[in-house]
Amino acid sequence: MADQIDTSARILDAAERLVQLRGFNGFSYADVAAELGVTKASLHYHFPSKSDLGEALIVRYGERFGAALEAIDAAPSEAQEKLLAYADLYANVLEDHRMCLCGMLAAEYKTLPEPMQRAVLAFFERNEIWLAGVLEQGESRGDLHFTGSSQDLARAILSALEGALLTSRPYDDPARFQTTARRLIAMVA
Amino acid sequence: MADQIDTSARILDAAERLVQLRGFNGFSYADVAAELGVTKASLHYHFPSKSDLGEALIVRYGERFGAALEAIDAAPSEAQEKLLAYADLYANVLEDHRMCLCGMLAAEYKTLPEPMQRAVLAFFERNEIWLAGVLEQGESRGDLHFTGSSQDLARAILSALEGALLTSRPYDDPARFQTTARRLIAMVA
DNA sequence: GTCTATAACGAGATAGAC
DNA sequence: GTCTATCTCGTTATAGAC
Repeated sequence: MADQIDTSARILDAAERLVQLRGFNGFSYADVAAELGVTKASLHYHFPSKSDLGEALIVRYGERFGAALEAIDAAPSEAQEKLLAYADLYANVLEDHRMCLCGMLAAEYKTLPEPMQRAVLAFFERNEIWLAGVLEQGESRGDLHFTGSSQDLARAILSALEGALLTSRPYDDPARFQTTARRLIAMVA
Repeated sequence: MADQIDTSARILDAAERLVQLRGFNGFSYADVAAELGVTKASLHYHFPSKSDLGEALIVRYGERFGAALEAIDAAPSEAQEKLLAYADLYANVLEDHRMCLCGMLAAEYKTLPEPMQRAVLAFFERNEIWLAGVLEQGESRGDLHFTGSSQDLARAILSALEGALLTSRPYDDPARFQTTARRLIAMVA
């Protein structure tokens, strides 16, 4: 049983990396199998269809992202600091030339099986809600000042960070994303 | 010869739409052929390899985008107006659920043949240069005030708009992009 | 310039032995 | 759980007739 969990996790690790690098339509079971030194049939035992694998990837990614958001909330800091910590989550993603998993899947959205589409939207909505909360907290405490709804601004921040990942990724320069991200956060705060 | 041009253009039209909708790895010659009512072999006559077709798509898209930028420049307006007009170019893209061609290809970047990678980067760099020019013009005329380099801010704007396309696209609501885009431009101006 | 036919390969997926 | 073997289909691409 420990083996099964371990193997499933290793499959997810390899598949996650491949999707973030090449997209859901840009990798195959053969790629993952070769990377792990097992056969494709073995992968199908753990994840019968590619759609199953895709769903599992998004769920796990969302859980990890959610945990990171809770960790940011745990430390009592000002809204600006939280936003910068949030941007750092994105910067970490980029480090080995990856795209955000759900940003990548958003590009491929129209080609995804329905369950994956729903999971991608859920991921973004969760992030928007968290961001809106940070913004409202910042405003009520006087750390932050903005016009319009916190939801709209949350969407703008999320979009901007995903876009910064998208356009920075071709370059080998991690500072490129950082510069853009900090400039965007600075616009808010 | 008129036929050839016409057929090539029709192929490009169909392929462009498919790439913007489903990605370069998400469409096939068979899709285009079915849409135009011709055979796959006929497509290979006009564009021997898929890479050739991809390059042609980016070049044509870049030319059209460049012409749109020139059109914006032609009318003597303030920097803010030009930025809004620029954002509208993106909004138009989204209208039939398309992604920006080069934004889509940026997601798939790692899987693209080298000539296409170079063409994608050239597209973004051209846009950055144009945006930086608008920002500098705005600053020198006193329409606009910003800190840091015009290049960095240009990149932030481009990234933010691409990201807004990416995250708005799953929704059927064109206003969603507009709200986000105007919020982002408002941050600058 | 478009067609038919086909090659050559890789994809997702399944059956059944171990 | 993992393997070998295989199926079926879709993919890019080419040869050669019309």
